[in-house]
Amino acid sequence: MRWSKALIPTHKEDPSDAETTSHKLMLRSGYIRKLTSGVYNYLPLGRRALLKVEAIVREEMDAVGCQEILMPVLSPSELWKETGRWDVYGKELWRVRDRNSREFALGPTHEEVVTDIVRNEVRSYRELPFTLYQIQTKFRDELRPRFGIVRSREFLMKDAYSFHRDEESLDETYKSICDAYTRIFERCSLTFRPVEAATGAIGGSHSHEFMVLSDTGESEIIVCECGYAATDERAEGAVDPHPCDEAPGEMERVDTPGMKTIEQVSEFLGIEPHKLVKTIIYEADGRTVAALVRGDREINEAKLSMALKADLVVPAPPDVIEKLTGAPVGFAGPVGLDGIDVIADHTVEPLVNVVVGGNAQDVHLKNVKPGRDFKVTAFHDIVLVRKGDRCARCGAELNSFRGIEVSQAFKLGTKYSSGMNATFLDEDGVAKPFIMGCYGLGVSRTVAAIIEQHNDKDGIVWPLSVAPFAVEILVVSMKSEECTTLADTLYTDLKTAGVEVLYDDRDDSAGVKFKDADLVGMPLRVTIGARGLKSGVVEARVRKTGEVSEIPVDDAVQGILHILETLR
RNA sequence: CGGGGCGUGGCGCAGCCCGGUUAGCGCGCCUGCUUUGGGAGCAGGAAGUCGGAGGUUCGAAUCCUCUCGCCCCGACCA
Repeated sequence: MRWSKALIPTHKEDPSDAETTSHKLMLRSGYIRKLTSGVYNYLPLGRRALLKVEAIVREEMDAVGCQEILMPVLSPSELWKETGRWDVYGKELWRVRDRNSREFALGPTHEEVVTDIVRNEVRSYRELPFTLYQIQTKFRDELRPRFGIVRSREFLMKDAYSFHRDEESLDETYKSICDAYTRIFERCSLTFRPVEAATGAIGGSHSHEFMVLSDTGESEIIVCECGYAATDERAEGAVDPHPCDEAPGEMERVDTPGMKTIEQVSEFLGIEPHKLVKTIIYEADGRTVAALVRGDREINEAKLSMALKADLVVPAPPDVIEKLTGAPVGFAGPVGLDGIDVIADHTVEPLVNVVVGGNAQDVHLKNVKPGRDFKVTAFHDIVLVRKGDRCARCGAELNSFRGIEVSQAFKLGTKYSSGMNATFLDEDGVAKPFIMGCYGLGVSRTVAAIIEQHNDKDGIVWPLSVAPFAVEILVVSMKSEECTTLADTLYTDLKTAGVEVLYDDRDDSAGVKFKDADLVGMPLRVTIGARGLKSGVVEARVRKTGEVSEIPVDDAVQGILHILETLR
């Protein structure tokens, strides 16, 4: 591609509305442009990077025997109502109507659609197992799109769905696809880590996420030196108890005007946060419950929903809280909270003389003792594990990292097949629901993750495997006919040799071109200038290392191919 | 949805508080000449309904009301 004819609008300055490195760089280097919040145009370089990642994903999926299909973006609401997700998925599901007011969803994921295909077409266990996948634009009306294409409302995703006769078969495919994911991310030169994950809204029994390690990641992962790694939602760990051997005192009412948060109450009363108990009111599948955790800790809603055996657990809206506690949000407590279940974390059990909300405005209670002053329906592990807690497996201290979630795999079991009456006839003549797995991989997000990990102060530093072009030819001055003739020839010869080349043939000053070359980040830059030609060489510079080699003009193609080989 | 911030040529910003002629600056863009090894120089030039609507005023980018859009924090979330 000749730069002079290409749409590669680079900018000298950072855009004002970008925060993260990858977002800034993709905008500055002319890879993407925002159309509206969370919706992006991919310009030529961005499109090429996306296609590179897509090709790797396709190769590895095909290599483990998956079959590519293409399902529609548009799917009728009836299908979503069959599984209940029309209601459960919430506002994130992008809904549209046709001219007859019939409702549709813009697909955020395709369990329903693929299950519909399979229930219509597959009858016998003899046809199992198999995996279908697609690479397609997905829509999610995110509450808060951010970080450019890391979290956008329209994005490119590879989603795969496997169908099985039994769990063993699912386990096998699950593993082979996780292995394929490992190869995909290795080929993208990413530093990543598969971690155990909570199952969330998609459902199912077992899940892993692949996390690209990055400080700008939105996810927190908990890791242990023993090899254990999980998302913070999923992580199990032992929280160090704060021993409490004081003699229990009399429960006492204290005024705490305007003190709503743990920090405020703690500071106001001069009592450490771990001697407070936090009471959060939730709605679990419509049922109101109170969840209790030690004041210095957070509640893990995923664990809470498992403890409650509920599908959907959300913090109760303020009006529900006010009606229940008789106080504004911030003063809820378990004492006298009759009629609803009170679930407490194990860390609450041994405490004495704690402070809790008083269920009245500007009132807390102190010297409260669980079990004596209020009843706990059940103790569960509902605390959010964090750095410094003890590994549940080996007891070592846990560490934490930030990560960008680039893929997630689920063992769905029969959640969708039973809900949609998708069955096959097994060997014993009995109709059974398909056992399913699903495997998502964010293609556009992966592109952003690669840039997040591969950049320097001058711009993007593409790994060769996903670079839009392998080589950029840079002609120092377009006024020198000797240089442009050589560059034209080299451009043609490299293309003939199968090398993807970006040829900066713009009549701009050398400085501009060097800066732009660094910014757009192709792995190898070949500079053609009068200086080198004097001694009959062109200069090849590796973007990543800055390493420069002089290649004789006569041997340029071979020399470049050789260097590219070392970059593989 | 709650909190905060921002909308002024293509990009980045100033001006607004304290209303007053032709709305500035840097970059970019166009023309010409000179340049070309790390964001060139000189000369000339084009380009802005100051996000939109309404209001106050002799007069609004500036003050008021409403509205739309964008960003950040939170809540929420494959």
